[in-house]
Amino acid sequence: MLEGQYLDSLGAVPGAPRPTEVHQHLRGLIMSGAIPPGARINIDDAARQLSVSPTPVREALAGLESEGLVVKVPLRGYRTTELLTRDELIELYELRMLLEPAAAASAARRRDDAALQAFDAELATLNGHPAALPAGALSAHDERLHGLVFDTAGNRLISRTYARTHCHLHIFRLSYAGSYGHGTLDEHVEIVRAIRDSDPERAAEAMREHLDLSLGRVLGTEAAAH
Amino acid sequence: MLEGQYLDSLGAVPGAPRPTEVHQHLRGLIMSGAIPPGARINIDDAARQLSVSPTPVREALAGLESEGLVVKVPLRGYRTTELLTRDELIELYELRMLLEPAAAASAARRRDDAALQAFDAELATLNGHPAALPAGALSAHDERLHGLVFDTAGNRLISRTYARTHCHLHIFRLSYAGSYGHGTLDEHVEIVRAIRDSDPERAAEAMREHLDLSLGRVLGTEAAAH
DNA sequence: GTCATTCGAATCCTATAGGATTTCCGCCAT
DNA sequence: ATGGCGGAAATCCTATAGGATTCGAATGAC
Repeated sequence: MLEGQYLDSLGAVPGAPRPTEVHQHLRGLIMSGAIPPGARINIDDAARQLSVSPTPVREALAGLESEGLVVKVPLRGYRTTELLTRDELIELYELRMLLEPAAAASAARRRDDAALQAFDAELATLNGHPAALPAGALSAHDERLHGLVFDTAGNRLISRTYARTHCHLHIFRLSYAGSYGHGTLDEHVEIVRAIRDSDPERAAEAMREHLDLSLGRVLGTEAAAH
Repeated sequence: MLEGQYLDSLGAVPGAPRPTEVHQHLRGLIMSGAIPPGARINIDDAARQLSVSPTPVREALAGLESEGLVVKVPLRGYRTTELLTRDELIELYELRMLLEPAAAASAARRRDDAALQAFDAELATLNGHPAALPAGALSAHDERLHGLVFDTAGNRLISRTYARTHCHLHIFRLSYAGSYGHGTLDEHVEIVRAIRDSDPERAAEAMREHLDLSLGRVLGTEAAAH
């Protein structure tokens, strides 16, 4: 339905590639929770609010559908993807458990000065604020840190593969705020420490433990909400 | 440029969901090699040959772009994705090595009568033909069998994740025919045998060995073509 | 002979209009 | 009062037309 508060900050350059912008814009709206899961998306309304014609919007939605962020019912319009069920959440963590420990180990093998500096910088962003962070800060930090692990691991195909599915977890966590406990940061520190020490086995183990605890936290909040 | 031999077998039912059909049609053309890697796709020509207007074609291409089958240069049109480089091929097999042994182990744990029957039926399709198979038969068999392993493993998220990247390997093998040796079938039999025996560890090991040998075969043909 | 420049054709991109389908609401019968 | 039915509004879907941009070839200069 598009609340109507999102500026139409495009349209200045007529020749600019608008479909890409519309795509990114809609993606941001979904990822930020502005368009809640399961909500219908009216093509004409969206086009009006973005000051474009329905055609680019339709094109962007087709792309988002292949990314799994929206679903299309042939003659009934588009809807955002429903929230992950408990089973789907467990499946997602099974996938993470396959990819991320291996990525952490690879990162420990391949890490260089630039990578370590990036890790330190990322950890420093939350170091001074032990608690009472703005909403979503921990979520964003978590996403960035895991992204750094994949980047350092050096397999771009795996990185993209993971990023494609990670967005669903992101949306899930937005809906059930508080899926992060105090342990999250400590576990991150432990992973980074193992990577800095070039200890692949310890990095993989730290990542496994982090994922295990993370799944417990997420399932806990889901059960509480239920 | 679309050779022009692909019939417009759609258009009978006006209300039918055509974008989906166009999407599947184009995907088939790319996956079958009818549109070679790196070729340009003219929207108007494609629309004419499919007897639809450019709009649904554009919509389908936007979806294919998110799947990684085509790339879009903003004001220069669409092109099919280039063939995998040697490094990308190795990255793909790294991903397979993470997902498929685990899937084989899971399949060995969860296999039931229906799954075993499906495996037998798949192996039987090539049993009578030891050699001199029609081109692409081995490739199709390989794809189906690995898909069966994932289906039996029971994690649909991982299945889709893999299917999304597998298509690139498929295209690669079409370009370098002969990436399958005599060993392929024997290795498949070994994997299925371990799954039938409910031996997860052996299934994973058989899959690892199969992937290792498969990578060697693929890299060999690539080196020979070079 | 080679390079830069200009002109033309082809192509992409967006907007608008019309047809087809679904959905929702009021109405009637039971 | 409840369930079935008919019509109108809303929405999706496709086609067509026009503007903007890019690519290729021909022309001219050095």
